[in-house]
Amino acid sequence: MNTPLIEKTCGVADSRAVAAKLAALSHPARIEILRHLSASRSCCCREVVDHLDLAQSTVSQHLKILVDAGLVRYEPDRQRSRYQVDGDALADVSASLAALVNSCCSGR
Amino acid sequence: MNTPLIEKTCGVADSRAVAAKLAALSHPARIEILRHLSASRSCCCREVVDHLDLAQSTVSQHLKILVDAGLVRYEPDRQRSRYQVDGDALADVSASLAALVNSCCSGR
DNA sequence: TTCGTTCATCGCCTATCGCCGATAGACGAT
DNA sequence: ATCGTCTATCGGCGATAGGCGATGAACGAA
Repeated sequence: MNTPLIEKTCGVADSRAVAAKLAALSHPARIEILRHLSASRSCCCREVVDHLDLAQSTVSQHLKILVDAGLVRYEPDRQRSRYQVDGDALADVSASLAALVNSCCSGR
Repeated sequence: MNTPLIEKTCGVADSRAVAAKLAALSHPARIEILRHLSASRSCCCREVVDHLDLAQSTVSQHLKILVDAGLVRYEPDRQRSRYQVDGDALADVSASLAALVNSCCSGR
């Protein structure tokens, strides 16, 4: 909820990292998935499929992208799969963007 | 700097809009461009080219993407072009992401 | 065992991205 | 008028994204 440490470095590597996280968020379906995951507790792939009107394989790939980006946690549970939003990671991304925006607007 | 109105709708159209803005930000070169634009006052295309080690046409396209997304203002000035960060629009994106993250973490 | 369900992965296809060089328009300077 | 500079845009290229159906593994139920 708060920017823990205001980074002044702003290197190119930083840009890459931030861009990668934002890329994972830059698709309507993935944002919808995040919303659904946070709203419901069950979080299995099938449920997201029913909610989203996309093929199961497509949803699975979107989920994988979110997991690879570190924004969603994955845990296999019997034949089901359990996906859960990583609130801390999500907050980090938001904080990174806020820091970028802040540094862009400070000298204005 | 503050979320003007906390939106509770969270519709799919909303997801599209947010995703589009984030997509414009999800490239290292464009983030670097934003940083450079905010750091310097001049903001002509050539300067960004010198700073970024990319072809002029490529930089021009990145700038166009940022302008189309509404994150950078464009104003032709003689034979130069003037690009300037739209701080308010950038703040809006940051606020939108923060709202999304907040809604995802509230029920936890 | 056999069937049904759930899921991740593979292969394929199309559309878009990201990059570049080339080009043409606009404009200041000579 | 001519030259040099700065831009935006076009066309082409390879790589990636995003979609789908099919498939096989895993597992519970009958």
